[in-house]
Amino acid sequence: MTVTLADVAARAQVSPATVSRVLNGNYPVAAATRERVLRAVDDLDYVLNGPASSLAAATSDLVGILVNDIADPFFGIMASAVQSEITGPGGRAGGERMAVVCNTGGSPERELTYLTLLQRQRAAAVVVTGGAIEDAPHAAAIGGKLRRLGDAGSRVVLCGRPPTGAAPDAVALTFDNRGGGRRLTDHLLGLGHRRVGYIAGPTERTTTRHRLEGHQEALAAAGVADDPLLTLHGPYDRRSGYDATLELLRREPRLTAIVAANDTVALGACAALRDRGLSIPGDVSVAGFDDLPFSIDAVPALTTVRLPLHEAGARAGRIAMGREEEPPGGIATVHGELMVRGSTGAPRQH
Amino acid sequence: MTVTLADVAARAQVSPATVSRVLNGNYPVAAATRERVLRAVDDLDYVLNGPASSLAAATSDLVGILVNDIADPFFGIMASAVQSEITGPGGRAGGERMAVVCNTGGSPERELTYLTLLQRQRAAAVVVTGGAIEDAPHAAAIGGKLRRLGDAGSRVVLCGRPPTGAAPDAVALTFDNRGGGRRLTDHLLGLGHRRVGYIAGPTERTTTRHRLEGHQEALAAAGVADDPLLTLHGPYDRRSGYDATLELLRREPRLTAIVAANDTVALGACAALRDRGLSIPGDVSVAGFDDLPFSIDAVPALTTVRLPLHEAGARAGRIAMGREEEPPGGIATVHGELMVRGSTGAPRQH
DNA sequence: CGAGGCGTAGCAAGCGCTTTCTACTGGGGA
DNA sequence: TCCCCAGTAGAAAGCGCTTGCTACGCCTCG
Repeated sequence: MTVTLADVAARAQVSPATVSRVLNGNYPVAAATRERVLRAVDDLDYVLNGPASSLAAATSDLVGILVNDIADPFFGIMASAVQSEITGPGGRAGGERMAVVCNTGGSPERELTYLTLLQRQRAAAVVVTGGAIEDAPHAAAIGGKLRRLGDAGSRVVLCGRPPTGAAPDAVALTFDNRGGGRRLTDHLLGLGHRRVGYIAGPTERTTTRHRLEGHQEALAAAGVADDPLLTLHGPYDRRSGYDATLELLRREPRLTAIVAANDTVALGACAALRDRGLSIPGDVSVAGFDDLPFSIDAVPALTTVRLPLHEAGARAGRIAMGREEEPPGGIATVHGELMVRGSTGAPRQH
Repeated sequence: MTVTLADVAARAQVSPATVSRVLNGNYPVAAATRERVLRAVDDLDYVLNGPASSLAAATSDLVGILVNDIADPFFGIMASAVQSEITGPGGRAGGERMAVVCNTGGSPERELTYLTLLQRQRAAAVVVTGGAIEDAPHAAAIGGKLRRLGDAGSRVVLCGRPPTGAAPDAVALTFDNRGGGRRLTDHLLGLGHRRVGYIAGPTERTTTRHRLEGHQEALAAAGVADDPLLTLHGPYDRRSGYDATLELLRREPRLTAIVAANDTVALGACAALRDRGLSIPGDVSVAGFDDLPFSIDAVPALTTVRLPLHEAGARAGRIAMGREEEPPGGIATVHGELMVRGSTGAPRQH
């Protein structure tokens, strides 16, 4: 049957306790004994029983990463960065921790389910990425869950999500979506655009609201009226950008610029414009958000706001592992950088 | 302190055994008793201890997914698909299984480490994606590990990787990389191209070799000499495509087409051509592989081979959960579909 | 020469759950 | 009326590991 610690102990002629200590390396063991034990481990092809070990030690080496959609590079990049920092010393046997990437699909129910699952596994840490749902009951439920996770000893880090009042000891690395949105629209207004369409993300999400608010702030500051007909909501996908662009064109033929909720949506917008025979930025300028890797390969290259996804994820990972100090107050704002490229230009003259 | 089964039992005035049975739902419990137990669970905010439960039951609800790079949509899409099928009935408490996505970075050492970690956790199943390393010792080590995982009760599914002799009971869903490569180059040759550059992936990987072999097969079938100077190797990234394209142009100014190892590499190639002032496909045709979502948004849209990543991942997930029959012989080949788009055309006339 | 330490190793008590086996009920058939 | 069985609940034995405490040398210092 399966080899247990006791088998190894027997073969090495030591007690199980000694084997455990050799494996965990947190207690002095004579070199000769250690050798003998390690050889026995090797001979028997022994693999530690994780659950048993977690139970006895009341800790686990699982780190949960919650993402909306792992197929979206926005989340993939963050998840990858978190994971790259998850490993390393300070841990238990092997020093390796496992990252559990959980796909919530943006649904608060699934988010809650996964948090419970992670709590069940006594996860060492949990990193929650992506914007939050702005629904009071859900927010409270998730906040409560996060607090309980924290109480149970898991370190909780929010990455790209505003802090939750309900989970005071969770560290939050928040993206400056509002500021980014503001700068993007400022840029377009500066070029002379006045009729700017906005393709927002799904309603009820903090990310969507903040980016949109930045846009509106810029309009207000420039004294440009915010025509509600020029703002459309939809999911964060290409299709939404495509459809919304056609709709915007229908509503406002004099449109000279489109700001999209993110780069993927922007690509959809570009496709729609091309299909309509409009040139970018000659007829209509387009801007995205996030600066995902493919944005630079769009033709023309996409003007967008670069979010340091990798850096933010890595930092979240380090904080989750206790390898980096928490920001003061447990909150840090991560700023985006405006990347002006070919997809935006001065509006055509009438 | 933390609430345990016993606490719930006490509050519901039943034995711990009964609580366990209510939670697992695999033993008759009178409705009234169940009610009482569930209320107690709710009142106390009880969360099952995963490690303890896994230890006692000798199973776990973890499913491992090994990927080379989670930030790459190629893997993100598959991981997402696997995960979408991982959930559901047939499982234990809650019926929810957790997908553990492990980033190996393509390194066999990390691959091995993660497999050990999964073995440690007594994973219910393991899905390994991406091509294999063609290094005998490593292949043997990984094969052996997979076999032992299988012996220990984990279901093992390879997705997009050729079967391993060392792990006979692992199911393999293999991509027809050779056939896809063949069709892609056939298409180019059919258009009249004769000087075709090939930007391959890293050496020593099955994916790289198979795609390249398909290309060479097509050349041979058409009686076109395979000039070794026109094949370059590099990583699966944009940079590699960019650099290799410049090098190809240097080596062979009469080049009229470039086949890239995958879409990302192809995008790099396009960027290099644009920077050189060459038009696509007027001066040089470009083709990719995989048909990742952004490929259609390239300008011109990329000719490529569509791999049904989502379908394959979903199928792998279902097989891993025992919800779909294994293919005969444990091996199935997944074919790609040639997507002819704007980036390829007839070569310019000299 | 004896006492106190230090360096190692073992004992044994759990960690919180699952599950087998046993026990108790009430109802129906002989 | 008695027995047996179906239905339900409990007792208790682990699952394989960690770790506090104890034990045993042997060395060094007084």
